[in-house]
Amino acid sequence: MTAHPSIARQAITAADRVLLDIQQAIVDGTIPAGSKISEPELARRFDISRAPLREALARLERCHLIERTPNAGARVVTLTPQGLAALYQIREELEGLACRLAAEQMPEAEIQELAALLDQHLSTQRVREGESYYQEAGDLDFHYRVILGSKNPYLINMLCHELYYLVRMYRVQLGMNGPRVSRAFDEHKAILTAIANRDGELADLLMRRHIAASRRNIENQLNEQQQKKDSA
Amino acid sequence: MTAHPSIARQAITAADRVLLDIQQAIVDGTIPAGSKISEPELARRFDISRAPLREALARLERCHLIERTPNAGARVVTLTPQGLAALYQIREELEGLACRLAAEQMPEAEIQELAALLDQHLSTQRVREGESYYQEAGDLDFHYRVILGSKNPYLINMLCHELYYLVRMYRVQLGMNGPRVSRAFDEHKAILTAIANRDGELADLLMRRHIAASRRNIENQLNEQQQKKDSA
DNA sequence: TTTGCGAAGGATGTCGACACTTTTGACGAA
DNA sequence: TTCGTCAAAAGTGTCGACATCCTTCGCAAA
Repeated sequence: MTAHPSIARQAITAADRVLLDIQQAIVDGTIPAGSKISEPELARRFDISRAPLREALARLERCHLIERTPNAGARVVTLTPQGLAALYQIREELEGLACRLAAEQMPEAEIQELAALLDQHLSTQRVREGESYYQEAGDLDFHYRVILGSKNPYLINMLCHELYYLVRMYRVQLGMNGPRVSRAFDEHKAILTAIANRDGELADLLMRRHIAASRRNIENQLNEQQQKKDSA
Repeated sequence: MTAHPSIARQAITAADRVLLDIQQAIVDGTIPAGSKISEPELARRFDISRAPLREALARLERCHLIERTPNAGARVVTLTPQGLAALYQIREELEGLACRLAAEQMPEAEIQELAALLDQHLSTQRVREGESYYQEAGDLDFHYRVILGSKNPYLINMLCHELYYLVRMYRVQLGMNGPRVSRAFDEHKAILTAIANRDGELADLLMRRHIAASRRNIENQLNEQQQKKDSA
């Protein structure tokens, strides 16, 4: 018997545990982008059988963190400008939609929680000026809550599970930082205002611009990195 | 060595074979919506072990055709008005985007093939007036090609693999038919014209309207079905 | 030296069996 | 009769092993 029937009981299985570890290892580059994945090796490393490991790999493929080809095994994805562009094209569209739906359907209580979250971000930002904390967790947390506010299960699944980690991977491995921190905060605040005013159209527009700005920021860093590689 | 390096060799595995069978069985209702799935039973039925079956189930979950809860098994999804609305919200947005991208990036050759496809649909439609063939395969085939024209791998994966079968399930089990057939064809033709003119904005708009019209059509049938059930 | 073939090694796909969990059903008490 | 408890059955998660496939390395021929 669960306390809340609406909350599905979550029995943590071995595959789940390992999944989180591998996910993080890929996102932060401990397992390098583009490297081949050996099932026996990973199974030994995490001290589990190949069965739950393959379950975890199936979910990693779902997050676009690895790519599998039949009888040939799995590779970690490689980060490319084209991939980033394609990813953010989707994000702009879907998060714009999520933002519009959130403006229309988000309960007042959740909106107030979102406002409180931004206040908390502001103080954190002041304390740890220039650090990447805000970009890493804070920004994504804001987006996360807006997405949940859309109340569309498919949308939530796509953005929070299937694309979320790949976005994180780009941001972490390309070292998001710089002057966009404070600007992003202002953009968040404007989006929140639009949601609070139940102005779905404006919230949609602002979110798209916010993501487009983020994309340009990462693209610049990726191009720099590429040029550095080419000249070397 | 493959003939064309761009085409990944596709070794058909046991899981793949079974996947297609179960997929179709769920889509056409042979395995009823909402029914529980027993791994041992399905394994016996298809004469395979549980390992490849679980692989297939993992992919079915990816297509949103089944829902799994840890230690409790899998169930076929249930078709609801809310689910349909949520699904088509996503479709409008993503296929609109795909259509815009197709207008911008689709090679001339592919556009001509698309025109030929519509001509073929027209003749088929005349021959089998009123039948549901067009809606089942033809309409989806048109959408399929437009999506491929977007050249965005994530978009293609989401629409052609993760949402495609669920859309089909709604359409098949709710028996798409009626006077929308010829209207849908006209809409397809208008979309194609916009794409051929490289007018991404218009193509986007037309595709959204086209999908919205399709959604309303199915919603009506689903509501009728629901009322019939309630009165019984 | 370079190219092509073939065998050895490793990896993936599949299988059957076991451990633990969930569900079902019977039994007994209120 | 109805409800709660408990045991049996079914099902899922995991394991180790085998079959098949891909990769790689060595060897021989051009």
